[in-house]
Amino acid sequence: MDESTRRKYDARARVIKAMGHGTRLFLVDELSRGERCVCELQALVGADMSTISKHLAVLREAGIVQDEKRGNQVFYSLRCPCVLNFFACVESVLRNSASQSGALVG
Amino acid sequence: MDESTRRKYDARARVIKAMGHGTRLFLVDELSRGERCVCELQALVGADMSTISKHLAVLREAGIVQDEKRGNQVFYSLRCPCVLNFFACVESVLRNSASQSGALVG
DNA sequence: CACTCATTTGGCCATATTGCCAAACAACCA
DNA sequence: TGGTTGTTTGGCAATATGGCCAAATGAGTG
Repeated sequence: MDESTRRKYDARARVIKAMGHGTRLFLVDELSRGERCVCELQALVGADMSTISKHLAVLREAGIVQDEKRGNQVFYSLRCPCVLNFFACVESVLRNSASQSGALVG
Repeated sequence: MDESTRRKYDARARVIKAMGHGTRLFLVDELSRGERCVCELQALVGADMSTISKHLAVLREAGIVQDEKRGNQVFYSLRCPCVLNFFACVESVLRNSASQSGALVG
C-alpha cells in the first residue's frame, strides 16, 4: 500500500473512528432528533461536562456535527445525517453475530 | 444514560470501531472484491503478517468478516457487506469538510 | 516423523484514548 | 465591574491500541 493510498484510508478511517465510541454514538443518535445544547447532552449522558465537550469536539473535527453558539449556549447538530445509516448495518452485524454464537436459531 | 443503554451503544460502537482504522478499512474494501487469503492481504498492505492477522481478528470478532480455512490457507470474506455503505457517507463527510475549510469551491 | 508453508498468539514498547478535576473563557446580568 | 451560567482547555493517570519480533500451532508433504 503506497503512501497516498494509506493516507486516503487513514482519512476515511478517522471519520468512522469518531463514531466508534459508545458515548459519541449516543450523541449522534440523540442529535438525529434535532439540535441540542451541550448541557442537554450532558444531562442525558451523565458524564462530566468536559467529557461531553471533548467527545463533541471529536465529532466536530471529524466533520460529523457542527456547532453554533447562541447566547450562552452552544448548540450541536448533525452536519452529515447520512451517518445515521450506519445504525441499520450495525444492527444487522450484531444480529448476525448473535445468531452465530447462539446457534440455536430454528 | 442507564447501564443497559450504555451497553447497547457500546456494543454498536464496537462494530464501528473495528472499521475505524486505515488498514482495516483497506482490508474491508479489498474483501468487497471477493475473498482473499491472509497472504494476499499481507502482500497488498505490506505490513507484518502478524499485524494483518490481528487486524483481521478484530474485524472477525466484530462480526464484519468471516474466515474459512482451506488447506494451508485461511480465506477471509465479508460477512456483512452492508458495511460498504459506510464508504459513500464517509466520502460525503470528507467532501463537506474540505469545502468548509477550503471555502474556495467555486 | 521431520520439514515446510501459512497463520495465529504472546510479549513488549511506543503511542493514543478516555475521563475526571481544575482552571480558563465567553456571554449575559446586576 | 463582579457574579453567574455554560462551555472549552490543560493536565494527569489509567487503560487500550498498534506494530514488530519471536515462538507456537496447524495442514500438507516426503
